[in-house]
Amino acid sequence: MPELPEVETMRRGITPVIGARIADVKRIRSRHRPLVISPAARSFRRRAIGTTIAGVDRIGKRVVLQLDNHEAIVFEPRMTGLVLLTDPPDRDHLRLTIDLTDARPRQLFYWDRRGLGHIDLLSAAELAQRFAPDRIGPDALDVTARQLANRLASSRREIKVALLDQRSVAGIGNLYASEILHLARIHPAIGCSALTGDQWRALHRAMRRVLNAAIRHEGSTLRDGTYRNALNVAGGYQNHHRVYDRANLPCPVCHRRVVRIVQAQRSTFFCPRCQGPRQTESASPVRRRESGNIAPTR
DNA sequence: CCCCAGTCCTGCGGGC
DNA sequence: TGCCCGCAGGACTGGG
Repeated sequence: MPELPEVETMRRGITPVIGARIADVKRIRSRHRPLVISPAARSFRRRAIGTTIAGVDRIGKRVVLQLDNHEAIVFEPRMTGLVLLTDPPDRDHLRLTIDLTDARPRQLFYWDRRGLGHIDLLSAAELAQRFAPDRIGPDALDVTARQLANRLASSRREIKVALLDQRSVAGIGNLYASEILHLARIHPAIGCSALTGDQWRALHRAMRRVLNAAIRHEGSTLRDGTYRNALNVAGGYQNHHRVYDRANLPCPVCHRRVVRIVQAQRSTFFCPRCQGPRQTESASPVRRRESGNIAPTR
């Protein structure tokens, strides 16, 4: 389930393709349903072949190859997609290859076990429209505490559910939402409008700390072993998870059992002592002063 | 606007 | 041991 740290690790891992020219694009046939790409294969190839990769960006949970003709190839890995420079985990789920010339890596691979991912070739205008501000929020590593509070504080949704909405803030998925809320000591089911200024600040700080630490460890490779970096090496942040997938195991802070609940049909893990009870408990043990309270505008 | 359920898909693990 | 079923969830869609 690549989220921001995993996708950022992919992005960094494939930067050697910058300057390479695309010699061919091949969609791989297998016993599985063909991967969704747009436009259709023929026109995708016509537009991509011969272009040079000018940059590698990330938009939320997508990797973007910027081409020198001002078009872009967008990889959206969803649950099990990987963008790699080396041979993928297996041949059976290899979905697309991009042959390169004029650079050291000879090929770029897209591998996807479940095949839920998408690959799109977009013009600059299409890219701008696809990622317009009303369709995707600020990146979780760029958003400020004040922006976060302004965007969400008027909502009555539960904070965990709001964090998963890519229009609120981009890049957080189910795993890191639980991790961030635990570090911030905020109950996942608390309504956004009930969060205090201190809690918004704690949330923002925890978001940066968790995501940056996960990037340093090159993401989380869960028990199914799916996630790998661009060189097919597993990440290490799973060894630092505080609550995710740790139901009934001790909270690393207070040793009380971690609890699993379901919100919006997804698992949430939290510590009922560190993150509860709802509505009470200040985010910080130190009594706060008035200064610098984040007041949502309007 | 907000929220929920359904959809896509494959591999795995629990239960019988 | 083998088989079936449910679960995992990112992004989107349609309905209330």
